[in-house]
Amino acid sequence: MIELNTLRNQTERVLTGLRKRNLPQAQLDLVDQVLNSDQLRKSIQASLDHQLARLNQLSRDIGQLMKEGKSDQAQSAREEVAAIKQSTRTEEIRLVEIQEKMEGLLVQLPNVPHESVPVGTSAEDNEIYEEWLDPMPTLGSGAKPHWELAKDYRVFDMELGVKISGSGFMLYRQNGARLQRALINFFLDQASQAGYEEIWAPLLVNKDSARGTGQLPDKEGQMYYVEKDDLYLIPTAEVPVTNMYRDVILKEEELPIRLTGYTPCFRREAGSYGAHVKGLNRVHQFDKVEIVRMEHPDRSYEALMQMLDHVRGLLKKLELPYRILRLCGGDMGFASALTFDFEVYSAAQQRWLEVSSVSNFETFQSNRMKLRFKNKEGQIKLLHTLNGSAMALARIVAALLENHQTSDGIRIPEALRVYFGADLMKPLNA
RNA sequence: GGUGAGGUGGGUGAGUGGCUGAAACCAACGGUUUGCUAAACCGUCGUACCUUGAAAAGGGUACCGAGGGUUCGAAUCCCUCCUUCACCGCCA
Repeated sequence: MIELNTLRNQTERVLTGLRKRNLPQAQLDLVDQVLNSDQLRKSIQASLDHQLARLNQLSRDIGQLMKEGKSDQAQSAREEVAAIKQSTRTEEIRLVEIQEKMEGLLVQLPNVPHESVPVGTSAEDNEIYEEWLDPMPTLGSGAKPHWELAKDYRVFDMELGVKISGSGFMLYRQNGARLQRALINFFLDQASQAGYEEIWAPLLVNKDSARGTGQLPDKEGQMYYVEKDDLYLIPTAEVPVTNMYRDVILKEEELPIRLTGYTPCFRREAGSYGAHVKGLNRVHQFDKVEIVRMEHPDRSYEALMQMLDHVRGLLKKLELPYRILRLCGGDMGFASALTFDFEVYSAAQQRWLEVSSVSNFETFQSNRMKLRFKNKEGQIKLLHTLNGSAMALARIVAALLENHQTSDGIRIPEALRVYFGADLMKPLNA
């Protein structure tokens, strides 16, 4: 949620920023509507507070008068109280209404893009920030896409997933199951070494948490919901991990907070990206190691660069060619101020696969979550939250299979061998 | 799931209807003292919103797990929910 104060004091900057997202005018108009509601809210608040102050005074008077035995004066004070109460009741209702209305409007505004975000309407307009094609695999003419390799190497089975659960659920077996475990451990170890505290989090979260990271109310339909217990299955580890610090005021010296967690991720509407892609791209449940940071506002962009370094390092260790995109305004997520996407090049499919997304949310999440810190001067301020996938397993599996296929089997990159327990993944009929 | 006891400020913990936003102690911060350390002493020490003010600072309102209710007045009484702990039952 955009900070109300920013909206009040930097209205033009906000509007200029939001225009980069290509929003319809109706959505830009929300800014004015929020500001108007805010004015109204203030005036109601002021008048209500005056009335309540009078009520408090009268109550004290009544107590005093009763002690002094002046019951007739007390009685007239009681009558005044009754009259004021009539009006405070309606004012209180109005206040709640206007606050809810304002909140309802504010919640519809996406974050203001960082100044470096390019203007644009779709993925076409994303800026290529970096390309690293060094170990570009040279595949023979027999190169196969991962869904075919999966059969040859017993990696995953779509039909079994469908049988057990339904469309969009995967079952990994043998080589695939082991590869999943290897990747999770590899990613978590790498994150730990980079100073991220490892978290093993609940997979079901309550409404407050879903609201805190912005899944509610914007993306309610994307989450699985357990009605009986009023809980949501997490769409990403970001939700439980970031919410650890909901309603917390940190000391400045406690910053930065760096967290990492592996969780399965559940999505009812399986990724809009790659809807036209076969295999591991459209699933309701996938696995991901996430990194999350809470940073001093002055240092959050520095932190974002460090996160980019981290993900870059993972891809290099996995020996995968990649590129980094700076997302344009039109392609960026609702809550983000700046997002970099990592894509791995799949030589077999001859296409780029998105494997990670790293974002700075600035105060957008912390404002909603009331995640703050107290600086050395004693002022309380919202801090910046960032997160990134490091990384999403399914797409990495696809890329590993396709890029490292050889006539003998799938070559396991050096860094992964201790985890996988072999140098080569051998085909079933070898 | 059953029974019992709780949920108060960073922590411990007082407070059973009226001047209590909340005692006391600890921690923390600022200062005095000190050759240094320790100790002692003084002071500050919740959050949000409204408002006066250039600011420093001041005034007001709300909040003692959450939400409702009783009352002129509630941390304190009543109801519902959540939650923690202990014991029992069940169980990976």
